[in-house]
Amino acid sequence: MATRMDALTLEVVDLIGSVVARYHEEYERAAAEHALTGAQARVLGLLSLEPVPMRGLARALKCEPSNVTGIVDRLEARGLVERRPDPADRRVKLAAATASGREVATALRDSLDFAREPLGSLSPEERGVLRDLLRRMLGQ
Amino acid sequence: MATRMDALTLEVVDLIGSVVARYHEEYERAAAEHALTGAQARVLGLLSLEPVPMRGLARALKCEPSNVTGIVDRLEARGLVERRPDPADRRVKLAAATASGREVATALRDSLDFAREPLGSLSPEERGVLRDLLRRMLGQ
DNA sequence: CCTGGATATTTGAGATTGTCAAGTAACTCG
DNA sequence: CGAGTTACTTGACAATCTCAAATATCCAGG
Repeated sequence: MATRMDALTLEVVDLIGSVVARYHEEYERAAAEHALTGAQARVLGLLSLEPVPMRGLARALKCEPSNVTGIVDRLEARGLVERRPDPADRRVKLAAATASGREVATALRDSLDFAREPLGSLSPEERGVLRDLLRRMLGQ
Repeated sequence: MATRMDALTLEVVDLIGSVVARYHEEYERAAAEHALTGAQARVLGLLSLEPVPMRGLARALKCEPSNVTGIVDRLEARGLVERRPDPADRRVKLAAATASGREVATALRDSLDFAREPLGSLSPEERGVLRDLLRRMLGQ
């Protein structure tokens, strides 16, 4: 049973809710600028770092592997991603960004304003404090 | 063109990404516990405060009004929400939580651990600092 | 070696969320 | 009253998601 929360905690939770909403808006907007959906942008972002087996994508997205099939299908149809065999295990298919996919991923990162705009109003010291508080919140 | 971000800012952006991910997991989990989807839980939460015209729900969810029709349909089919006429404007339908809907909304709030768990590790003073930083970030 | 169980992926069915275009009803203002 | 706007719904369609079933491959014990 939840104990009633104090006004301060409620306000912080509310603010976090606003940050979450804003983050999502930004992310969807940036993805849409490149004709991607949010899910596609997330996958492309992951694959721009290194090839990942389908299973790994499902784990990263916290969804069923069968769902990843469709998302990668659509990215592959646009030439942003390709499936490669895994030399170590013939069951596995590695999803990998193509050169074109890496370009889009980079452009996407650049057009994601969330980092610049809201954090721009904080001084470096304040960002340090924020970092420490967020780390503690996340239990790191 | 994005200027390269410093390591601190990158880390903070990353942490915010983690907070967003965690918030969503929690929210979906809490909603699923009550056999609701995220969208349904959000609408029910809004309606537990006061009746809202369909148009208002669309604005709050930042989606097309036609989308709200379906979400409210499904909540109404389960007896959690009802549509009432607006006495001031016969075009408008006010979506309102039923008694049963308010109960579920309360239970849902109670099972949303996000507020308690991560913030529990911060002292009241730290929460105050966090609140101020988040407010500034959001430009409030 | 070879068989049984586990793992990786895909396919297909179905629900939900979202968009857009079109249609109906009701309001508003000149 | 009539024209234009607003509120809501409907229908068609795309994307995301889940679950169950099918296929292919791996692995470990006998």
